[in-house]
Amino acid sequence: MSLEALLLDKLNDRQREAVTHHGTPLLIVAGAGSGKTRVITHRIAWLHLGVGIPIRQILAVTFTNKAAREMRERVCALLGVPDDPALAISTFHSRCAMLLRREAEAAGISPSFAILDERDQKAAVVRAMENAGVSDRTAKPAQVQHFINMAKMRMLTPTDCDEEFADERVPYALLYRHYEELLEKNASLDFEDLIFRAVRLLRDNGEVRERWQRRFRHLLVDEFQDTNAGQFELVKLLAGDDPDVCVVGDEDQSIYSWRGAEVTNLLGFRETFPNAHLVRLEQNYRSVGNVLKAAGSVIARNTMRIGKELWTEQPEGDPIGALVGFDDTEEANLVAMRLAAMIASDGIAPADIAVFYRSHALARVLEDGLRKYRIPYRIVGGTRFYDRAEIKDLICFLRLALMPDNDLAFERVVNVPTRGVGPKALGDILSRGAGERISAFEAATRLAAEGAFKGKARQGMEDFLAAVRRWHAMAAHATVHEVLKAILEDTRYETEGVGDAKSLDGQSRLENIEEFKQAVAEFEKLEDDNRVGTFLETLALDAQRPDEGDRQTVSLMTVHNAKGLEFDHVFVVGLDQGVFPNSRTFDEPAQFEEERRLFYVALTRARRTLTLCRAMRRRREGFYDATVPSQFLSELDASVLTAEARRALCPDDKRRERDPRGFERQGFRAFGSAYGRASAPPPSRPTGGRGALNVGDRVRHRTLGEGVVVESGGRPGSERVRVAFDDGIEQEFVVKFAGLTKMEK
DNA sequence: AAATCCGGTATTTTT
DNA sequence: TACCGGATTT
Repeated sequence: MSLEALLLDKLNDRQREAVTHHGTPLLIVAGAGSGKTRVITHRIAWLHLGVGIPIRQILAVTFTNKAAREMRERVCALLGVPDDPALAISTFHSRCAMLLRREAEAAGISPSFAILDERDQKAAVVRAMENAGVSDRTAKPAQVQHFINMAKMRMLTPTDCDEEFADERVPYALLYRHYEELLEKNASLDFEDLIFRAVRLLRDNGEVRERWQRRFRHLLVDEFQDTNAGQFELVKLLAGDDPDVCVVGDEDQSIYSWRGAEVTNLLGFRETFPNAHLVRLEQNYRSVGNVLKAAGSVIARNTMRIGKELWTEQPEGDPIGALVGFDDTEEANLVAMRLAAMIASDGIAPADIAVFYRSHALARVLEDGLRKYRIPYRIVGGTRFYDRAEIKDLICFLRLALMPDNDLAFERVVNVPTRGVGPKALGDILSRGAGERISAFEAATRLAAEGAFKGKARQGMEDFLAAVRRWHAMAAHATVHEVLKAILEDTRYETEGVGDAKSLDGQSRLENIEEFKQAVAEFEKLEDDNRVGTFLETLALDAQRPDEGDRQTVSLMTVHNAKGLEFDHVFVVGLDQGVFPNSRTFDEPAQFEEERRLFYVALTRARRTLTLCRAMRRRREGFYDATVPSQFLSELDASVLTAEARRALCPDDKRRERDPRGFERQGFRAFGSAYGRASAPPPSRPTGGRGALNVGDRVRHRTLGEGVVVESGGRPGSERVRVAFDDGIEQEFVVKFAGLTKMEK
């Protein structure tokens, strides 16, 4: 078989163009289900086999590790090799970690750095705030963390922030600076650092830059609409002056702007690379006609698009169905009943069905319903395995074994399991460390030698310090499981660290530890470098929950988690105004459009059937609220719905037919805040027990003092107010929980 | 040091 | 309501 036949057969003209174009930068705008993955993998294979480019010169970047693994497998299959270590397919973060590891000296960082995940980072932020003497009443750690991450994505150093954010009520620049200091002291990098450091290195060091530009002559970035400013900068730096860059993206599937992704990277790509060639992939191979029509009719309302029209040669398929429950419990039951019927009567495999929701909170009722009808299901995403306390403990022990001077790890586990080191002893250690500018481990060693620890802490500390020294010696040569075994034995973690082993919690903790051992074994089977450092890096960069395999289950997940997947039969639940679209997006048109894209992503996952679900009243924050159908439902082209669905989802359908504009106007008023405050109805007044609170009212809070109501709103039953306190702090409350006292003016 | 209470909060989340 | 984290009690 010829190469052409192998790589280009069964591709349409656009796809062929995207695979074979080369010589100038290439922008592929790929609609949902347009065979994007196929194009990318074939392009890599083509560059290598067809154009004759050495495989090690091609760098492909994906959004997740899972996507990278899959792409790697497919490319290997096309190339006809079991696996090629020279294949550079990975995420931005892994690639940067690799680059920095190799160039640590030039980048001015420790060659063995720890990578902090989100939770480690939060702990570091809390510490930084303490060090800076900023109370968490001035700013929430999460808020500061977000600021720092956004600053790094935008490639701003603390010094850059000094001026730009000088007027903020929260001293962000100062906190950022303290945070950076802390990380440096602990030889740690956070996720954003990996990108930012690599950018700075390549930007500031010509020799290194040229070396990497030569190394990767051909760049390929998938999910380009989800890249942030720093990542794009990295692409530009690696591309150099004679770029062979290919980016693939879909502006209609940009759903991560809230964490820094900039669609403008995609929309403005041809301004950065003026001679870039654009290929649009608009033929959809995934969905039946009705699904595609439904999705298209909704997304057409967005303004921020390159614009494309997906089409398909597939049959129309079934019209879009609907399920409307009296309340959320009934909604879940209806879904479960329908699933039971599909599985039992229609012979549909559970694995071909997925249920999507806007937020995890909606999963619980659904689970109850599915259990009641004995539908096998699994939740994709959710709380991550490596976030579990006991797992984090073990990771910190390992980190300490690798780098005893890492204070963040030391603090976490110095008293785990409890060995008498309370707040007092820890305080002594930390202040000694700060005073003599040494690590906590070193400070504790000195204090122990001086006999500073009393009572239970004395023996406890001595044992602990000796153990850390022993693990550290081991970590240099021993494998991960050997070190872990020593840790578990020395600390008696499994007997003393998990609490009551007979309790439900203790049970699950022990199970988690077993699973962690399993993960270690898995790692050692795959990698040829079994040392602790490599293991920890892999963990930080690829925190995928150990795969549950392809069990025969219905998949439940948030829409965000569903991106990139496809199922024969898709249910979307919780389609109520305020839930999906989420009410927090109403004030910002840009955010609201992202919400619509999210809905678009949900719809375009379906291959064959789509069922949209809602409830007439829903428990939220503990109380039942009457709901209004999601605005997105009324945006659907009504011709794709079953008659029943039309009646059920759009109670105002008659009016709509008579006077579409009248309906729009009504929608405008009811959900109008999406289009700006002016048209929004006045927020309902709180009707709490002690009289309503209005803007301008003076109130007293038990702990926060006195202030003025500056905003009021929320739904009946859970009215909210925003209060500006006299000391400058602003805080939002749910009125009935807050215990605010109204004061006479 | 563990058990309990209380207040505050309430999207989406990969790397 | 339900969860978490911090404070307070035992």
